Formats: sequence, C-alpha cells, structure tokens
Amino acid sequence: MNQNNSFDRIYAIVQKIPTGKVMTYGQVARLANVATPRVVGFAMHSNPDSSLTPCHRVVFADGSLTPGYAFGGENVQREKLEKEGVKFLKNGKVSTNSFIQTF
DNA sequence: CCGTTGACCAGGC
DNA sequence: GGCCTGGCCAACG
Repeated sequence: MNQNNSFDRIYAIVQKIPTGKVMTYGQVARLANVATPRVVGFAMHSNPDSSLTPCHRVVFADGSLTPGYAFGGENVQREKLEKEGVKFLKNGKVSTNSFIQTF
C-alpha cells in the first residue's frame, strides 16, 4: 500500500478502477498524489502487464483514447472498454458518464 | 548534472 | 467540434 514510488502509487490507483468505468489521467494523478498527469502516462507506457494494470481504463480528460496504446493501439483499447460496458460517443470518444465521479 | 522527451491539460482559432 | 500551441513536470540517457 503506501508506496513511496510514484509509479507504484499510480499502478495501485489504476488497479482500483472498477470494470465498466474509466478514469482520466488527471484524476489518477490527483488520487495518486502525483505532481503532473504526465507521470501517469509514463507509468502506463512502462506498464508491465495489461491484466495487472488495466491501462485501457485510463483515458484523456476529453474522453479520447490513448494514442499508441502499448498493447495493440486505440482500436484494441476501444474494444476492450466496449466489452466491459463502457459507452462510446459518435465521435469515438468515451462517454463522460463513464468517468468515475466518487471514489 | 543537463538536455531532451513525452499514453497531459487548458486555452485559442 | 476539431486542430494547434504553450506550459508543467518527472523520467531517461
């Protein structure tokens, strides 16, 4: 628990994201007490396992998916989220209603 | 130690 | 509503 490394804290938060819900990088960064959302991005790209750390549940603040998803690309990420019940908008973005509001 | 890079975000056009 | 720019800040070599 209380990891001193930023990466470990980020991983812990991402792992706590329930199925069918998504979080923005800024949200994760804030909960992980990280200075900037960029660190979250670094951690995700260094993410060792998609099953251990569901980085596909982490999206942009606009609801856009991750450009250059480390496990196949945006296309794969979108299918995974849809499979988990996440709603997508016509413009190809995640519905803001799928964002976690209370944690 | 310093410079570059980057899975961000907010603002402007 | 979509695309571009600037700024913040940590990790990497």
